[in-house]
Amino acid sequence: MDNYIEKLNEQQKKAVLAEDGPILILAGAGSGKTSVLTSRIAYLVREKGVYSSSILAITFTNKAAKEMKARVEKLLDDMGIYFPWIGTFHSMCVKMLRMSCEVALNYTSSFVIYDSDDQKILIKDCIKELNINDKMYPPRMISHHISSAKNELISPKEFEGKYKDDFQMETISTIYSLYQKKLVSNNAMDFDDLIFNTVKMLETNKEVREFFQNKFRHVLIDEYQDTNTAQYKLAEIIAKKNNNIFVVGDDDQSIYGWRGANIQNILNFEYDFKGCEVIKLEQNYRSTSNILNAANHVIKNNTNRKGKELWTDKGDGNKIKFYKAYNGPNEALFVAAEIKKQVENNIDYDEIAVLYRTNAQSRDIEIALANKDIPFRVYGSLSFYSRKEVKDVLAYLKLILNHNDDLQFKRIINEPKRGIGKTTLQKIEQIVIDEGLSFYEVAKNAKDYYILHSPKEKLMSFVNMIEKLTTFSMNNTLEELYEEVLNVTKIMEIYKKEGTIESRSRIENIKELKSAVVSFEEDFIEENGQGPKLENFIASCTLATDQDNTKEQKQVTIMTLHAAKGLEFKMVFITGMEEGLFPSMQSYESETKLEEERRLCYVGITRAKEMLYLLNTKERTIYGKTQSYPDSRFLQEIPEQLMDNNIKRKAFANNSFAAYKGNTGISIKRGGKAIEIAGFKAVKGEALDVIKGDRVLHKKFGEGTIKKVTGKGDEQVIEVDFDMAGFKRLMASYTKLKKL
DNA sequence: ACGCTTCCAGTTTTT
DNA sequence: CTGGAAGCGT
Repeated sequence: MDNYIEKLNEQQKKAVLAEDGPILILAGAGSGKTSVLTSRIAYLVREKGVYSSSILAITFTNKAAKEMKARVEKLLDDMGIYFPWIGTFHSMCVKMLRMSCEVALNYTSSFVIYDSDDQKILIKDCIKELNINDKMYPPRMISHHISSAKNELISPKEFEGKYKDDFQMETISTIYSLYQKKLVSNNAMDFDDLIFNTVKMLETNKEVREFFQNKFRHVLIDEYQDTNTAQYKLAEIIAKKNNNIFVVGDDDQSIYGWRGANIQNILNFEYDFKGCEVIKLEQNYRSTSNILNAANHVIKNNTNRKGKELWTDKGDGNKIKFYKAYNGPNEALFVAAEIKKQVENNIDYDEIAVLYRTNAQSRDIEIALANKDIPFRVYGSLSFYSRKEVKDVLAYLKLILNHNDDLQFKRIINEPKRGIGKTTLQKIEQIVIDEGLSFYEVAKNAKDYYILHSPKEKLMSFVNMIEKLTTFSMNNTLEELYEEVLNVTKIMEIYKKEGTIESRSRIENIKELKSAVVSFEEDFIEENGQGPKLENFIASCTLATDQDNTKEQKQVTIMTLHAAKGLEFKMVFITGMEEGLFPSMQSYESETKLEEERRLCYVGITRAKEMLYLLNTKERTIYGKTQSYPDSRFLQEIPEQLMDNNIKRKAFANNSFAAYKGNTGISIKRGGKAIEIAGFKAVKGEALDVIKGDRVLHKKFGEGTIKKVTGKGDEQVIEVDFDMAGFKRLMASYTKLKKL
């Protein structure tokens, strides 16, 4: 084991070696906070004799947790088999709840977790059941209120009391109560419940509380600026006894206020935890000084902050480049061209990121990069686990686990089609309400109900199938169960028969889910010495997100500014630097919101190590409307001397519509939508041995027929008639496609 | 019961 | 402009 402490700078060392008690580390972007956290854990275990298992370290993302685990594992290599609890707030809560919720709460330890889609469906059910007008109470608005309430630890009862004379809020309160009742009867928790219920469990049950307080002698929290009230309370309860709470955060990177994060948690830490030591980490190891100065100049316009100035001993580096494009597609074109240029200068695709404020902006970028054959990956648009086919298969697994999960029952009772429609479901629902049974129980006893006379055969055969699968699940591995579900439901065959690009991608996703099952099972056995239970797998799926897939492929990263937090790239593009877009229109309503937008800008700038591009447009089309927006105020906040004026002038000169028009070639359209084939691996080289009449599949253009082949070797040109994208001439040696 | 058409609302989203 | 959901017609 190498000496991890020697590698640290003075401030970092001070943090790692700090005495027991509350400690707040204000860690600027790129100041090595993960090193500090992991070294602190190693120090506690190695030098202070703290048991690994009495340490609780909490992160916000699975990705951060994974990285921390790996680094701690290395540092504690020779320290025996015990390991600290390291994970996200949510996964740590799941672990505690599974251990103790049966004694402290009205849940069994095999409770299921509802994701935001499930949540929305359940809320809709409640609205319908209560006969409430969903135009006046849209599910989106309701879920926001419920979520905020839970983040503030407000129960349905307290909610009711709080809004006694507000008619609208009273209605919401009724929905909240029913929603919560349904969750409990389904033995389900939503994301917010995981925290809320853990706090409730610890608050109400003395034994459980003392058990965890005694167990966790040290609590460490990463990204503390993003904690909400419930998470704060959770940390406080656990740390109360030993008072060893070590938090790391950056008030300047608090960008989740709209999601309930309470920036006051970090600003008030010193008052909340008496005798607290505060250590600032201000040396940045990531960016060159021009970039860092730009970030400093932007963020200093905020008033509600602790105050910190990052510095670096790296040189000035490149100046920041600004480009004003004619419109969105033109902006994207510039990005693509610049990427091409820099890749020739030996920058890898995976060292480049294109960032934007809203997901809607990704389309132009995707099209431009695809047209220049630049490999890229879009993060966050539609996550793997929220795809329909993935949710369907998971719903089978969830129903097998818990027959009374009405939500899953309704999802799959007619998926694939079994001729059980709305009417039948309504009849069942009536019985469910009258007799207080679950949908499954009613379906199982369909023959006892006269009104279910005609669909009873279909219902009972569905139940029979689930029963058989349930038995199967008890005697077989997860992988075998997964295969069995696919077998009896025939989902794969049905998609295969469809034969569309879309169904092809669904098949790929179902296969990908299978490899998730297999690798989960392998990892679990390795870690725990025994096979996982179904509920272990389900929970890990629900808590997983797209961000976790760290596929080490060389491709450009395209994502929102929010999603970029915690990451770094040599070369960063921030697009759409326009008033009304970034900062967004809705942030104008308050200084608080504007400051959060500014922090978002700060986060964006500090992602860049060597090259930063800021872009905007003369006119932008949003929702079919074209408008002109002024330069973002954040651009004005960066001093001229940090900017590359040369480029700036050239950019304006280049701005003519003619220049843009000559550069089009925007061609991947299916009603304007880029065609994406998940999991499809196109191969460079296959385009060299096609002949006229071959059917081919192209990653972006979809399926097509070869019309003509001319030239040989590197000169070979193929002409393809794509079903969706139309006619294309392509250089065979550059084209990635697959023969069908 | 299902598929097609029309109408409407539309930030960010670590879990 | 877009995706989703409600509504209508078979």
